[in-house]
Amino acid sequence: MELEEAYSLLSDLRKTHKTIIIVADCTVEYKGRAESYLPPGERVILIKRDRTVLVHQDSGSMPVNYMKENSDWRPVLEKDKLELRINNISYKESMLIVMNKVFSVSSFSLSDGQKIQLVGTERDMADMIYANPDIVEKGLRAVATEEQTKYGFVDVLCYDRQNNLVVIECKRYTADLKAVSQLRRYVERIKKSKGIENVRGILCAPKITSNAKEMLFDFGFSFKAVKPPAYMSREEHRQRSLADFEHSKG
Amino acid sequence: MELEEAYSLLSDLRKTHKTIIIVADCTVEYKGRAESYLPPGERVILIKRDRTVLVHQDSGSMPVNYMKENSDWRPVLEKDKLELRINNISYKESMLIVMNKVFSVSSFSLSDGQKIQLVGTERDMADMIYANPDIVEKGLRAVATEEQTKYGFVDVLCYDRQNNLVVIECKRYTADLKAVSQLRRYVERIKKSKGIENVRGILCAPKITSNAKEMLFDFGFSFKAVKPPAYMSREEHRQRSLADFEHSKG
DNA sequence: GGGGAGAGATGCCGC
DNA sequence: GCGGCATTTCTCCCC
Repeated sequence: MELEEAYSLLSDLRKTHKTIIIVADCTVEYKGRAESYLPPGERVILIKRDRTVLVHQDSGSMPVNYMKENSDWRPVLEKDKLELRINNISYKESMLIVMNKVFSVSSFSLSDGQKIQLVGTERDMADMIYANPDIVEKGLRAVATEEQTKYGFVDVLCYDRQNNLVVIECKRYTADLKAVSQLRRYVERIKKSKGIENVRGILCAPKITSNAKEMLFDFGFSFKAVKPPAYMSREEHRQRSLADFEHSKG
Repeated sequence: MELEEAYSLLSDLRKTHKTIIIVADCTVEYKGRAESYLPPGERVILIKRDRTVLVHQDSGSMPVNYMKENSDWRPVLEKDKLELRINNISYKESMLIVMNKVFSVSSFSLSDGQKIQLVGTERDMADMIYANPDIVEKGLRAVATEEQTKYGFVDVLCYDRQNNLVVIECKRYTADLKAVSQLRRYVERIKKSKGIENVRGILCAPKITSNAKEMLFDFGFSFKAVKPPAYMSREEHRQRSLADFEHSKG
């Protein structure tokens, strides 16, 4: 594809809200929170309706370079080069894509107002434990989820049978040192703010690393193996989706 | 575009290493580490050479759904639907894309062996402080960077003029509660492993949140405002890139 | 492969 | 806007 043709196409697309897909041999320079340079190679460039710009190599999940939403971009035709100059004033970032060959430019007016429905998150775990704290320890009484404190929010707050406060921190993945530190921060904060000493900490996760376990026990906390809640069936997904649709009509 | 045509194209592409771009109206279901459902909408689907699959909506930096590298995929033609069934045995994940309209299928043999060169990371900050610890405190002597401990690795380890050990934790962004907890973990670990009490902690970052500062001072640690090192100029980038090229020839 | 931590993290929610 | 934090985090590095 001729660079002039690509330039003309992109110029026309600049002020639209179309999603643009470019395939090109290019270099990429970035300057902003850090600075980077990507030597020549063939990549896919995606410009979205919200003016997010992504550069994808032919492997890996992550874009190799990107500019966040509301980035200003314009094509510039140089000798034997077609440049995309991209700027984001609010993020104080800029990107320069220099294309020496353009394989394809295509554009689409995409219509999509949907949001993903995700189940099996840490929040779902906390809700499950709040509804049924016995799975953590017999006789627990749950009093709050997502309790806000200045030092972060506690997943589940309970009282045990001796009326000690119990702070529960949930992790949907293997609990690590960070999780133990987090639990400790909440426990200390609550001790201080409420002026009480008997505050227990329980870490709930499917697994825990050996070092984290050691540190946890050093602080007198405990671990309870809990898996994230069972996933919805496909049928339940569909019903939930339908319910959302019905709701949005109202 | 007819579903049959898209099916035929994708069937032919299945065993190639081409990068495939599909634009379609579709739903997406995912099941693996969690479970999700995405109601119908028009999206861009990217299948890479390494069999990574990405689904992008028309806004935002992140794919709304994805499957990691080496995923097996195949097109299946149903009545009025074209499905992409994707499976990854090693990650125990699966994804189902159901397309009811396909706007475009295109494919490219991309050639790209380049890696991005990035400057201005936290590691660069630690190296800068190691080379010149005076910017943190007069008279510091740096003895190690990236010192490994069982509870994590310390960015920079120093001695001050009174020969106290000083643990320095660097953050390239605004330091938060997590950063303070991390520093605390290292200081306590070193106190314990070396059996000494006088271990200081200094947090180096461009800024710090007020809560983090409060917690930091509670623990007797201190804060020093340090910016990440100056970025390379564009000319330096070019020279570095050239040097890499010369090197790769050898 | 497990463990630990950074990332140009991004995205979400709450104040 | 900042702040705190989860993420189908991803990615890298070290042991």
